[in-house]
Amino acid sequence: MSSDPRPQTKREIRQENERIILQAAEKVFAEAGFGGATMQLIADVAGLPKANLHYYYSTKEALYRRVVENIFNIWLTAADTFEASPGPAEGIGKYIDAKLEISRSHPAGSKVWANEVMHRAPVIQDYLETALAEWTDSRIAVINGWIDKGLMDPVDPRHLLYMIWATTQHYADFGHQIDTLNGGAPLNDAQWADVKHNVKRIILKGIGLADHDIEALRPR
Amino acid sequence: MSSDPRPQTKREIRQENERIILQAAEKVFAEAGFGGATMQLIADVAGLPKANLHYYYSTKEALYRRVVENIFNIWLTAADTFEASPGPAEGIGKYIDAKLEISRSHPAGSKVWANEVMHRAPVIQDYLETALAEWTDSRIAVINGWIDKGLMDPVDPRHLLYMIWATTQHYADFGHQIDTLNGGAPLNDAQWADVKHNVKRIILKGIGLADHDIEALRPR
DNA sequence: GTCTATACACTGATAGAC
DNA sequence: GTCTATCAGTGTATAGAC
Repeated sequence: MSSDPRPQTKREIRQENERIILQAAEKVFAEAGFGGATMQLIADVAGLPKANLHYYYSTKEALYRRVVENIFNIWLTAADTFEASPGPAEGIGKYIDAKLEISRSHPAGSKVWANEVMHRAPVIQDYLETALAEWTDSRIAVINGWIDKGLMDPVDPRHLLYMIWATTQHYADFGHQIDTLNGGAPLNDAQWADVKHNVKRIILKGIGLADHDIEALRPR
Repeated sequence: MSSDPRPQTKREIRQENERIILQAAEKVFAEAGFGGATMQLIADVAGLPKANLHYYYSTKEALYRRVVENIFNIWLTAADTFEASPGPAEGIGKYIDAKLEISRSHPAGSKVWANEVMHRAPVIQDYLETALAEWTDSRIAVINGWIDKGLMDPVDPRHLLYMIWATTQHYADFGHQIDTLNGGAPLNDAQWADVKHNVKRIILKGIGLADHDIEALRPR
């Protein structure tokens, strides 16, 4: 066993470099789009020679695919909070909170996803048709169950989900517009709390939950 | 005086060609982004030689700027339906309808705008700071007026507007994802009617309007 | 006003020394 | 595993004949 602070086997070097490159690529792809991003710029951000990128990821498209896959997994795992809740107030409320947290912590990832979908998902179309479609159907079933129990209004679960996705991701994808309308400054902690409160308030009340159900979710 | 069915003065030729190029550019920029779009592809879609594009628009960026400006004006004029309404049920309800109509009729424009904002608005930052900011402030004042009159719940008008923008534009910007989750087919007339009904229902009820206020908006 | 041919710059990708 | 030098391909933009 080595006590060297930088043991750096070849395997560790590879993992570390792949992580650095992936992080730089997410940022650059988010800001410039696929076509606008250059391997040179990603290399500069990563602090590595351009040739090294090609050593770890054969092509620009392969690197991009890894970035999108990485983001997709963040969405999916984070969305698990949606389930295992007794009713819509907690289930949907926590889901909205989680999605807004991701928009704040991973704005670049959200933007890369939006870019990919807006360009007709040339790289991850298979994900849309399989993983996302299955996830969506299962959540629609949960919501329909809540509706059948009379826990919420009989809205179309699909459009409810779209509204949640759209609204929560808007704070990441259109973050620049929001910041500009905020006087040029990013939202602070209090403002993010306002976002969560207002979004949950409107949506939860909009699907028929009583005020006291919503108020019970307020952090204290 | 000429009775030629194609009189085509130089001025008319210019107007017609600029219109054709602008329309082709909007489509290509929406599908490929700024970096991914090529002047060659825009020329092919427009049915003109590539050099002619440079004759009418000096640079690729100048052409792109015209496309974004064009879209921005569609947003603004269409948003006028928001005002001149006695209360939130009609004012916000009609605004949601109008925004959704635009998402269906001008999806390419919405995507170009989204792309531009996601990349930090390199071309139309001045629009965000002036025209959009002023428009937003004036609408916030209207909503606050409704709140003061007790016509709706005291939600934050800014986040209400963001929710409306996000949700309505989602059906254009993420149209490919929605179509995929719809079995690969675009939404039909009945499904678009469902969208309008569900979005208005959740948001209007979410800001405290009574069921009969919302029901009164339903087309008959 | 139209269009072919081309200049010039840049990008993705690779070869090969270290 | 690292990195300099370089190739091949493509993109924007322009020159100049028609």
